[in-house]
Amino acid sequence: MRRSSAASKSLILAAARERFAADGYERATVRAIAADAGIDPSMVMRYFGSKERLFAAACEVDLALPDPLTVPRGEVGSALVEAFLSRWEGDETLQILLRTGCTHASVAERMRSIFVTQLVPVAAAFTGDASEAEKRAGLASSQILGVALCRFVLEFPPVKAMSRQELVAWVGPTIQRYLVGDAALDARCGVRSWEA
Amino acid sequence: MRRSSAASKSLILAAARERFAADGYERATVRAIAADAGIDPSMVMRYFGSKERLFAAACEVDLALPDPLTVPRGEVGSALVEAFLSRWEGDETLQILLRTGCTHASVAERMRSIFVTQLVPVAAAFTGDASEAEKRAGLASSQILGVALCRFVLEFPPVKAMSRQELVAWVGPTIQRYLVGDAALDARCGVRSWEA
DNA sequence: GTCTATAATTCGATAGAC
DNA sequence: GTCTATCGAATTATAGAC
Repeated sequence: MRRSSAASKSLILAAARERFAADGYERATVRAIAADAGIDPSMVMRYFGSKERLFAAACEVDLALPDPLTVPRGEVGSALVEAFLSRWEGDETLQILLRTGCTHASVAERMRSIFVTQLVPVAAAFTGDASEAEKRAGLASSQILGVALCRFVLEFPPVKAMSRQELVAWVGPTIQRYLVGDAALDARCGVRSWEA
Repeated sequence: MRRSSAASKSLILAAARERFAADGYERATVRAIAADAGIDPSMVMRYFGSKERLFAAACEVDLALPDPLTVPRGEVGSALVEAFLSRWEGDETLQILLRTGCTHASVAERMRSIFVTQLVPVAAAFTGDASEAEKRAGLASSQILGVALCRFVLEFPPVKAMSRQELVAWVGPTIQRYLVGDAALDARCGVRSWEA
């Protein structure tokens, strides 16, 4: 069959994203990717140079979260959870990063930079202390990535089965507390204060 | 060098755990594991039969969490977080499971069964509804695994740097709310109720 | 642009000497 | 129990015909 260069590249990229997301870096062979795309394996090398560069192209991402500061202060947590879930279901990029980041240091480094640059500014809007903002962003990341892990990667049945609305209702307050919560509120609810 | 059979097996197993934990299944080659153990690669096959069975032996685990029902009801969350962190730092088994579970369905299935059988009973102690217990256990799993992911696997700087005490203080209340929280308490704190 | 053929590695696994 | 030698399969990557 005869295709345009751009069309082939696009087909390969789509197949690569699926394979990398499902199998990780090693088991997603260029042969399998090429077969999925209905294209000869040598074309993959021709267009992308190497498997490594194909991978880099397959997981380019711009999180592009909506600015949480534009939503009412009390709903920052819910808004963030909602935005992340949408982003996650939009394409396979984040799934690739999470799956391969667990075994490849360079991908883990990329995850770090993405989440730090995206979430730290949000947390920084609610505190003057830069180090505390990093902590809060880290905690929020842990819960958000944990949900993604259990829902989309490990597929824990109850987490996978929950509706998005239900998930936001449960997890939103957690993120809210991590990002903008204060010790006084916790104390009023009988929650152990986290400050010495 | 001349060793006993048991000593060699033990050396291989220790090296395998390290490699699997650091590199995942594919990149942890039996050659590399054997080299780490200072043993010939063929001995690995002799003792374990195949790489797959070596892996199975390397990630056998018994979570053996302390029964959270023996602690005061208000500290169930903190106790669980504390226990998980200790367990995680104890050996590399859970790290192997999490790292490889992201790309190997059979390992993911094992993660599911471990966390379901360990956490669902805890959640079930606080509700009569079996389906709700599964949900709560799933939510708790998401936060606990998310912390493990960010602290030990992806190594997000702020999460990695936090003291265990600080981490328990932040995350404990989250687990507490997931496992034994009620909507009324949330409402009193100005948190959006999660029930329709 | 597409494909065949193949080079160059690397891996898991086996056979057999000592 | 240990090691050398090697097989057979799979992988990335390249060269070159059409």
